[in-house]
Amino acid sequence: MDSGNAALSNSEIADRLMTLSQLLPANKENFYKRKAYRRAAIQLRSMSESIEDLVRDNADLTQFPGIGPGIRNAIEEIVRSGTLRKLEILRSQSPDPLLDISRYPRLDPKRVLRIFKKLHIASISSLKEKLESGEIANVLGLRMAQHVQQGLSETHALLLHQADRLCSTVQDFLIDKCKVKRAEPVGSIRRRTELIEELSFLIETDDFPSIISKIERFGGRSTLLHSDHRSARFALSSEIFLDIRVASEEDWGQALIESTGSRRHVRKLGAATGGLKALIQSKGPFATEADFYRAGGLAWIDPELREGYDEVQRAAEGRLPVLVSLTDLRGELHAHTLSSDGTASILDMAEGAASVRYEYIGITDHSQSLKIANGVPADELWKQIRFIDRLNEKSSAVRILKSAEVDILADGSLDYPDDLLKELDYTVCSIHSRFGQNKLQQTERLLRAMDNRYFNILGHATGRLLLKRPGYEIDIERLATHARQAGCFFEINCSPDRLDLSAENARIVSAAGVKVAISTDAHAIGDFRTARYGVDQARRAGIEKSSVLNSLPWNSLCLLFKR
DNA sequence: GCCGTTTTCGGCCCGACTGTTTTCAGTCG
Repeated sequence: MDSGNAALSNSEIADRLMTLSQLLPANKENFYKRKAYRRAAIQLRSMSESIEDLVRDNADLTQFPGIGPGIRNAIEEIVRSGTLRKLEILRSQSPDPLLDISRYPRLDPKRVLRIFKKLHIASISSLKEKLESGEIANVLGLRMAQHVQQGLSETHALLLHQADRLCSTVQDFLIDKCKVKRAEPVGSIRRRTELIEELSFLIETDDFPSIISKIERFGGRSTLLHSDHRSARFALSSEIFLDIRVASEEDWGQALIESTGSRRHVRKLGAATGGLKALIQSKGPFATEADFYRAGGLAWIDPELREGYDEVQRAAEGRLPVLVSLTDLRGELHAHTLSSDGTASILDMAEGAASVRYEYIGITDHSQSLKIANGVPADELWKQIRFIDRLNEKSSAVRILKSAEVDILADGSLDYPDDLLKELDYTVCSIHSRFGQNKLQQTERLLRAMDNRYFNILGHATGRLLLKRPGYEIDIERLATHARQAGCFFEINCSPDRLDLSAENARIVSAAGVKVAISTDAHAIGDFRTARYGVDQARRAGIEKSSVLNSLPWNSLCLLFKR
């Protein structure tokens, strides 16, 4: 244990690497160098071990991904001297505006400098003013304004799949290093929300003060923000919060209930049971959640539903949905191959699907207009159709479905002629261009597309990329109604940075009586793993197996695709 | 600067389209 000087947290070391990456000249040969520093910084933030301790113990830092000899030396220099000569030199050479920008690692210096020039400003504080006044959006466009907004935002949310990784790291730390008897994730990560701003754990321990001091060493140093005898809140190097709450074996169940649901949910639970405290006093304590629900006269509520909509009332009336689960999926309806921008052949993808016990896989390579993704020209798709027919004749373990991810063009027409679309088993139709159209334009574009009788599933309906880019606006109610009438379906795209439909939109679509496909949009065999994230969102939307297209065997599913 | 079941050097998408343009940088998967 170090004494005297405060230890450098992983976060502080990562900050220096990140700043270095921001200040490196933006020419082409340095592009990958900048990326390397950035990647290494992200790696450091995700670690539970103290980098400083590792350096002092002469551990080999190059064992960690993204850290090679160059960055190892830089880290060692930072730990030993508290600074980095290379960084100091860059700092002394950089103009003030760039130094100012480099405090915000999410901002792209090049773009921000352009804004500075254009609006005749030279500091982040002016940038904030111009953002709030709407001037950036007006003069440089919405996209640029969005970039600045994201870059300046103080929230440091993680995507659910990143949070999952951090969550297991923390859980291992609590169990292996802190020796707690039990540690269970609660809060938003247990509800499977798409973005996570704080990790919450319920733990069982006899010595909470010593656990707190151990967690303060997590990731080099974690700042204790608050604590009392039963709970504590930390700021982690990963830039999100960690909430810890202590419970005992006897009251574990009620503590799970109280710390898993959203505030609104817990309030509604109280109202439905005549007050949580009163219920606990009269019939508690509750060691399991099941005990609690039984005593409260409620059916078990799945964590994904504990948001405070109508789930408590439905639990009281015994009308909760039986949510779809990962094992209900019988096939994949959205997968790319080497024919467009995937990384595996059709056959490899089919084998991958077989290895996760799928009955079918739809091959949905990009259509001809999407040049960047190597979209398949019409004549090539004709060949691919015949090729897949021959593969299926050889009776593989998995039925390969002939399909395409067909671009919805600016005017709502589809990117292949009808005589070709007709030959496909079904289509996934998506927007990949002209994101700038307004809500009415996008909605009518999609409505027109749905009017094509070969339109089956709307892929990633809003085009959002979480933490990167908001989707274009659509009138989801109108589209859901139209889909219902026209016999079209929606996709829940499982890609962890899309999760599009959102749970909110999936709820609306489902309420309109429209089925959804839970699709991974796989570009590699390993991507089938992400199916769980789509299932999570479907469950948050209250979707049952019967509303999921790919829970059906192909001989039933194919009937739904005939219009 | 990192990385390797084609590589210890030469890669790390790419390329047509759009508009934040007024001639080049950002964007889409």
